[in-house]
Amino acid sequence: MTSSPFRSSCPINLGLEVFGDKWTLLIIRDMMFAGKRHFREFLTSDEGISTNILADRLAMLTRVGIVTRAGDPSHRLKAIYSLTEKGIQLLPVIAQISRWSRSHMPVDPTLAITGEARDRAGPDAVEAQMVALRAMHLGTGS
Amino acid sequence: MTSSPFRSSCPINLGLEVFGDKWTLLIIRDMMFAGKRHFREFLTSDEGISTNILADRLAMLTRVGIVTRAGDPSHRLKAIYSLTEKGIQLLPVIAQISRWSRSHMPVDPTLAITGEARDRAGPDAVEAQMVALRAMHLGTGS
DNA sequence: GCAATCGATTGCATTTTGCAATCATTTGGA
DNA sequence: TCCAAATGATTGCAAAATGCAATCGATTGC
Repeated sequence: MTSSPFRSSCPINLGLEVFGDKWTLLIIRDMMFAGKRHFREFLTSDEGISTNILADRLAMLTRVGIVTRAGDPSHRLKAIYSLTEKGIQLLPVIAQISRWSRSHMPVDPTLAITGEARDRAGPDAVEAQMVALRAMHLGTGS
Repeated sequence: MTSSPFRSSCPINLGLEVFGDKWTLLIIRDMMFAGKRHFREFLTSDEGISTNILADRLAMLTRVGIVTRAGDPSHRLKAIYSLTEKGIQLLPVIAQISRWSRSHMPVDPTLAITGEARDRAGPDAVEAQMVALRAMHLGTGS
């Protein structure tokens, strides 16, 4: 009766149970680097996510508190997805994946520019970008 | 005829195409933190990977150059799996996932100790552990 | 010999994914 | 007012991946 929904409570495993698939982090990436906030926008990325997978992942991300969903004040049909602090703190994970791939995989040089600049700017660059994401996705603050 | 085997050449995506699943990084984790090198050892982890998935992932990791396979000199049947430099450099990714989970998921405190100690020790701790992994997995060096 | 152990494969039911078509609702313009 | 376009999804269905147990041939240790 008291069985956990997780395979184990290891930190690595718990992360993988949330974003250990081929699509979830790409959605977060698009919110962070491409400023995407609407359902249709995520469909335009190069990898070509399909609508059912996207809907499923957005619902999951909302359920686990990485993303929030709100109605667009100007278009009643439109939904606006925002990152929570929990989601913004995935940036260091994504930055580290980027670093590994740029060292070991055949990345497109154009798509590597953002990550290279972040690395050149030093360790504070990730923090700075998280500050910017908070301004965009969390309340305006005073 | 010249189509890429990848969905895109984005750094984030290329990383996910290699380790974007629920099992691959757990195998790497076990090699890094539990010192596991033999097929049977990986089967004893809490998450309970099955033999066909394990065989599939070990073959894939070998194929992409994250792991090498060698025969055990003392037991002809035994295979010894080692991390390559490409594999060792996944430690920063794993450390970052651990950090996120320890902040945002219900991790087992006992299993969090290693990561907490690494964080307390400062940024050099990851580098130091990579040095140790090189000593264990790459040639002895002179 | 012979049981135990090695890495790995097979068979099969279940689940997840990929892909296209479609949905009901709302918006914007004529 | 009407109607096409756009919104966030859902559905149907084939294909692929996964989970699980049984099993494989080869080798080791006794």
